[in-house]
Amino acid sequence: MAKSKEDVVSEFRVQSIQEAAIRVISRKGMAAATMQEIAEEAGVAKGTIYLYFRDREELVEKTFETAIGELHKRLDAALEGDGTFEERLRAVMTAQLGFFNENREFFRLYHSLRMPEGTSAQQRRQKRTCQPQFRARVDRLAGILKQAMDAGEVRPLDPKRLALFLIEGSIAIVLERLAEDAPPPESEDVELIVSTILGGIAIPKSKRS
Amino acid sequence: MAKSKEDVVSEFRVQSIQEAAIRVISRKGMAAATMQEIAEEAGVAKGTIYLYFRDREELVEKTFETAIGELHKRLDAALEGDGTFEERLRAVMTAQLGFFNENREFFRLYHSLRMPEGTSAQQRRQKRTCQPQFRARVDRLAGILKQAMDAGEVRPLDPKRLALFLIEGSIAIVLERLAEDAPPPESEDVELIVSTILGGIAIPKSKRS
DNA sequence: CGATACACTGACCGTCCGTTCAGCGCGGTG
DNA sequence: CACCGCGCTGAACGGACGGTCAGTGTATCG
Repeated sequence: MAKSKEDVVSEFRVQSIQEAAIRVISRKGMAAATMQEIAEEAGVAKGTIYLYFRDREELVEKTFETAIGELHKRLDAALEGDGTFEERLRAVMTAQLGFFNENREFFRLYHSLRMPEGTSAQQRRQKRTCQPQFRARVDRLAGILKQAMDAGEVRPLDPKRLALFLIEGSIAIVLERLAEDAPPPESEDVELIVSTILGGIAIPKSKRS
Repeated sequence: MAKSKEDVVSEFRVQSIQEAAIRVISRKGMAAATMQEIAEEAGVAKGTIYLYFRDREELVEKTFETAIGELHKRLDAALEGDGTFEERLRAVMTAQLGFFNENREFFRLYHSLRMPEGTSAQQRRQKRTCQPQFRARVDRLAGILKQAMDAGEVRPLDPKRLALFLIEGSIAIVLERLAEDAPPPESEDVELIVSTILGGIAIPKSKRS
């Protein structure tokens, strides 16, 4: 059966509310984003949100899942096919910087969810639904690193540690870019990260002038 | 004049309350830490806190300043004297991992303050008092990197970007250590970071088996 | 030992926010 | 045109939390 008219309206509302939630949470942070403001941003009454989401928790959860899915799609797309480790690393970093550059607001949502707030019950639930998303991302990169190590392209090191180091380090640079008035071109920062990780920053003693 | 008895009692109270605040904020996060719970943790009534701090904001601010000062002292101590860049880098990383390992609770406070929560007015104030502390840390490391670049020990790259990348990357590893039941010895993770940053992770084509 | 000072207490107040629900308007139907 | 169903509304409710202050206990002093 095709979508009924009700379904279309319903989907539209759900989407409007989620988009509003992303914008408000991005502006105010997870804790300070109120249902009232999300409703206003979506152009509906506060009560309407509760017709589509059981409570605030479900709204945040569903919204986050939708949004993070988008990011993961982008990163996976960047990794399609295969190439040298260097190529793949550069592709992932470019995709990540690009995504956050285009979705500045979403970046703050991403961060708000990183460190859970609220009562311990809320925290537990948030952890259950959001942590796996982060884990998946770390594991994905760790897998690629492992592959490169097996292929002899990369030194054998703890892949999970390295993945964490890379992801968080690059996120710090994204944050800095967002705070800058005129950030350097993306490619420049990608190059900084890729060359640092691959070749390190030290100048070998033999080559010093 | 020496400290009067009142001063001693007063200092003791201020300290108890700040220590309680650190513990509660570490457990619950910045937004969910209530004055009531901080008071209970400190073994005083809620009203008592307001005899020593104007309001919640001042309590958080002063507490953070005290706590972060401790960390900076440790990191500065690790940098005293001079040595090669590698030695100094290793010293800083060792000090940081050690500090957070001994002060696991403080680590979450540190993170809660990283991404401000609350109304925009609160955010602005928090930013004003806390951001400079982080900036100081980044700038400190950036200075050391710059020095090493001028000395020809390190490739010329944007020192600020590198400092951010290093600090956040290593913090990710600290976070992972805190979550692990039996983390590897600190020195192992320090070595991972130092060797990755200095020499990179790639195996040069000429050396591949 | 009674009076005074004062640190401390915790019930109380105002505010804010998530959640509810009685009612409103509007499109569809007979 | 009258009636009905239903998506939507927003005032009202309840609970939580920051902040207050009249009252209490205790140490100190004359």
